[in-house]
Amino acid sequence: MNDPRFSTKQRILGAAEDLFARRGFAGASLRQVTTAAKVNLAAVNYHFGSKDRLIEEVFRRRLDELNARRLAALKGAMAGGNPQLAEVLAAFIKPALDLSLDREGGSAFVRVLARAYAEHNERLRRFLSDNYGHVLREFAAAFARLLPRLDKEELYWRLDIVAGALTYAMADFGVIKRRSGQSERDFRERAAEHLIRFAAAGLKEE
Amino acid sequence: MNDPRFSTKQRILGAAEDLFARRGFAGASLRQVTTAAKVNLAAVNYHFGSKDRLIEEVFRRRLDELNARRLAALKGAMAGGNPQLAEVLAAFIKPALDLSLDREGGSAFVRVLARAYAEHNERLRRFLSDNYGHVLREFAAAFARLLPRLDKEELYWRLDIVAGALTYAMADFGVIKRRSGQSERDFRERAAEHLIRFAAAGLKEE
DNA sequence: TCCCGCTTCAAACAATCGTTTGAATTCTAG
DNA sequence: CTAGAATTCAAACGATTGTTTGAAGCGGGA
Repeated sequence: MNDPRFSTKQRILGAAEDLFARRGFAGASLRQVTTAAKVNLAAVNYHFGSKDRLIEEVFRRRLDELNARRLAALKGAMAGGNPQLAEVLAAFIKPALDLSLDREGGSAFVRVLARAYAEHNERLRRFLSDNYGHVLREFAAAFARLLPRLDKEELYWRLDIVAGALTYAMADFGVIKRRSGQSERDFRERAAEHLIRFAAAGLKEE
Repeated sequence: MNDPRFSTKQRILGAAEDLFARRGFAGASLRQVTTAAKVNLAAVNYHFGSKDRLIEEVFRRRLDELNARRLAALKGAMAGGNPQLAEVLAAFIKPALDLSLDREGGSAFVRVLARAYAEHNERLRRFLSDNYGHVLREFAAAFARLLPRLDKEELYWRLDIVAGALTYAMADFGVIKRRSGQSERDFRERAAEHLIRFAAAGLKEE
C-alpha cells in the first residue's frame, strides 16, 4: 500500500497527461481528469492549487528527466574528442524517443508537448523557457562547433526546422501509420532513424 | 454598404480565425468571437448552425484557395518536362507562405492549421482528409516520380517529416524572431528559402 | 486511548459555456 | 407603399466550468 507511484497526486498527473494530450488544456475539464483518476474533484486544488499549476507539474514530471538524459547523452557524444553530427542529433532525439516509449503515459506526454507549442500561451512559454532553455542553448553550442562553416543565423534556422520536425514526428501528427505486424517500439525506432538521417543531411548541406 | 467582405458572416469568420489561433478551438468562446466581430451572439448559430460547423468554415474559406494554388503551381512545375525537386517543393510551400502573408488574417490561419494537427479531433481530421486529401496524394505522386530510387515507404517518411517542419515553421512556433529592421514579408520569404533548401537536401539524401 | 495533522469527501459557489427563443428590425421584391 | 422574407437583437435555457467550503475519514505518535 501507499506506493507513491499510485498516490493521488500521481494518479491525477497521469490522467491529466492523457486527457490533455487527447483534448487539449482547455478541452479537458478537471471533472474529466478526476473521474479518470478515480479521485475526488477537490483533490486537484488541494494538491496543486489550480488547473494552471497542474498543467505545469505535468510538464515538470517528464521534462526534468528528459532533459537530464539529453544532457548526459550530449556529454557522452562530446567526450570522444571528435563527435559525429549524427551522435549529437541522436543525443537530442533518442531520449525523446525513449520517453515516447515509456509504458506509463510517455507517448501521451509527447503529444502534450506538441500542444504546448501550438498554445502560444505566454505563461506556459515562460515556464518552459525558464526551466529548460539552457538545454537548448547547450545543444546549439555543440552544433555550432560541429558545423563551423555555418554562420550563426543559418545554424539557428536549421535547428529550428529540426526541432519542428522532431516535435511533429514524435507527436504522431503524421500520416504514416504503424503496420499491423510492427511493434510500437520498432515503429518509433524507425521513425527516429529516418529523422536523424534526414536532419543530418539538411544540417550538413553546402 | 453591404460589401460582402464585411458581412456578418465574414466578420465572424475573421474573428474566429484570430481567436482560434490564439486560444484554441475549445479556449475561444462564441461570446469572445461575436464580441470581437461586433456581432450579436446568436448570429453564429444563425449563420453556421453550431460552433463545430463554424470551425469547419474557417478552414474551408482558406483551404479552397490554398490548395487550388498549390495544384496550379504543381502543374506549372511539372509542365516543363524535367521538373526540379526544389520547384515541386516550392509549389507546396510557397502558396502557404503567400497565405501567411495575406493581410486579412492569413498569418492567424496558418496557426489555426497547426492547431488542427495538435487536435486529434476525429471529426476535424475526417473533414480535412475528405476535402483536401487528394492534394497531398498528387504531391506524393510527383515526388515519387522525381525520386525513383527511393522506395515508397522511405519517401512517405521523408514527406511526413517535411510536412511537419513546414507546419511548424509557418506557424511561428520556432525560436527565431524577426529582426527589428526586417519586414514580415522578408522574414517569411527567408523562412521559405531555408525550408526548401533543407527539405531538398533531406529528400535527396543517398 | 485520545488527539492532531493530513487527506478525502459531497455539496455548493458564481461564472461561463453553446444553444434556443420570439419579438424587433432591416432588407427586398412586387 | 406594402407584404413577406431575411437578419439582428436582448434575454433566457440548462449544462458545465474552476474553485471553495466545512465536515468526515484516516493514520501514526503520545
